[in-house]
Amino acid sequence: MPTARERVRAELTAEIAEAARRQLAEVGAAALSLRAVARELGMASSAVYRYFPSRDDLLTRLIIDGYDDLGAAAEAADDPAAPPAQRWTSVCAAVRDWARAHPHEYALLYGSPVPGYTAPRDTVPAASRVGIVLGAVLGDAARAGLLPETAGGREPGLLGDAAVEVLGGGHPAVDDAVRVRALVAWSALFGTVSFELFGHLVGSVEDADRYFDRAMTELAGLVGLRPAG
Amino acid sequence: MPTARERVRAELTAEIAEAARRQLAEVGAAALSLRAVARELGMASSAVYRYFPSRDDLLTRLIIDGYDDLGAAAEAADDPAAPPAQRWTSVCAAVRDWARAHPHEYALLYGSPVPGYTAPRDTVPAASRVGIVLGAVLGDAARAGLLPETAGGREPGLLGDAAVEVLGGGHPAVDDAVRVRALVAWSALFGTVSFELFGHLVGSVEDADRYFDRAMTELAGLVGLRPAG
DNA sequence: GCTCCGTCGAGAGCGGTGCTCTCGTTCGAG
DNA sequence: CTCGAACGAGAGCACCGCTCTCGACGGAGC
Repeated sequence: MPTARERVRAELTAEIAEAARRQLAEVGAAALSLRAVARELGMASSAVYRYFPSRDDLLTRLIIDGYDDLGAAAEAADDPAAPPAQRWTSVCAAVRDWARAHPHEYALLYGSPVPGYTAPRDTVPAASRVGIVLGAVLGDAARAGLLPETAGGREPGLLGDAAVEVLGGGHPAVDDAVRVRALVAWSALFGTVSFELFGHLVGSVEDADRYFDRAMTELAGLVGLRPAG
Repeated sequence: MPTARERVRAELTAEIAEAARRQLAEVGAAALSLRAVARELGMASSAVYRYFPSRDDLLTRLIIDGYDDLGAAAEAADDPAAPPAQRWTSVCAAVRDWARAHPHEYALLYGSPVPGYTAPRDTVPAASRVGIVLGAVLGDAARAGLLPETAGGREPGLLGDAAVEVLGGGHPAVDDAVRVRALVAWSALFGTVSFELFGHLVGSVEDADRYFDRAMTELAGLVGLRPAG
């Protein structure tokens, strides 16, 4: 059981992280100032270092929280009872909505790695949640026999174990060719969201909502999820 | 004709930009210090402000140079005599090679936008070069009759004029459905490169070279460019 | 109940940053 | 030849991440 001291410490740690998250949402990761966070909380800047050893550790906390928030949004948008193609587009739309609602947090997660570019292992589980949701859609479609027949199997040395486990989990209807297309679609989802958010689609796309819906439908088709009917 | 003073000014401006580019390649955009650039050139930091009004203007110069360098690499990799599908994968591979050779510059171009920075119009022409190369591949394929027949035409309000002009230039074999797929493939190219460079594929992909080649072939198929044969 | 000792907050300080201002100097156009 | 514009250098401002020290508090052990 946590002592009273540990409890108030955890509380203050969360309070600092929350203030930092507000700062992040306002000015972005590059301009996030540990001193400003301390000012907002009415404490000396040196006191913050009792709770986060460095600014990067504070950012790491925000990264994990961001991945978790995005992952929760993706999971909440997935209705396992819906047709797979619709599940796919719904989850993708949820990712886009979250990114548009939290642009600076999205940039922190999927933009340029910040300083020394060493992603701690702690972030991996949280970062995997969106991929797991999309992988479950693919796996459920395979189990329901809704995926085109293939007979490719594994291609040694091409993909990692994590991809195999998440994407279909070894169902025979999901071979490495399908997994490659799923990874491409997954990358394309975030590539599309990043391009929209970072302004690379300005001039090329007018109706961003309609374009995104069309794009995600194309990607669903790429991985073999045809619209119901 | 440029006076001697203008010439030495342009020379020094280029020298500053070059030193900044070296700094960028070493420590990344976030850690690029105007003072360090001045030190490397043996001048006072305040003197640099005679040539670049602010650090962001210096970064803008590096962004334009980066887009131009990447665009030149993409153009050099395109052999108009080759089959369209092969041209597509060659250009994509050139983009990936450039990104791996210049990771920090790539992150500056396609990662998170810098804090207070809104892309000046100056960057647009340079930034368009890769898209123009890929669009030319698509247009040439259409003119050669190598694209599947479609009859969709325009979908009002969906895409911008820039996309129409670059992608096929109004050839009847390229309708908005094809253009959407081309934009998706374009976004997926940079999504894939970003994921690889930023570490999001760690654990999922083992042989990055082979995976990228497979991924780009899938994308070529998505836009209708089938391998020769 | 009292005494330690670990934890805590605060402040000063270090070296760094972007940027501004002022000061002499230098150069070139008129 | 003159005079104003451009230039380089330096000092200085406000801010940053981070470290160190110092006094105060509070819970655990005697």
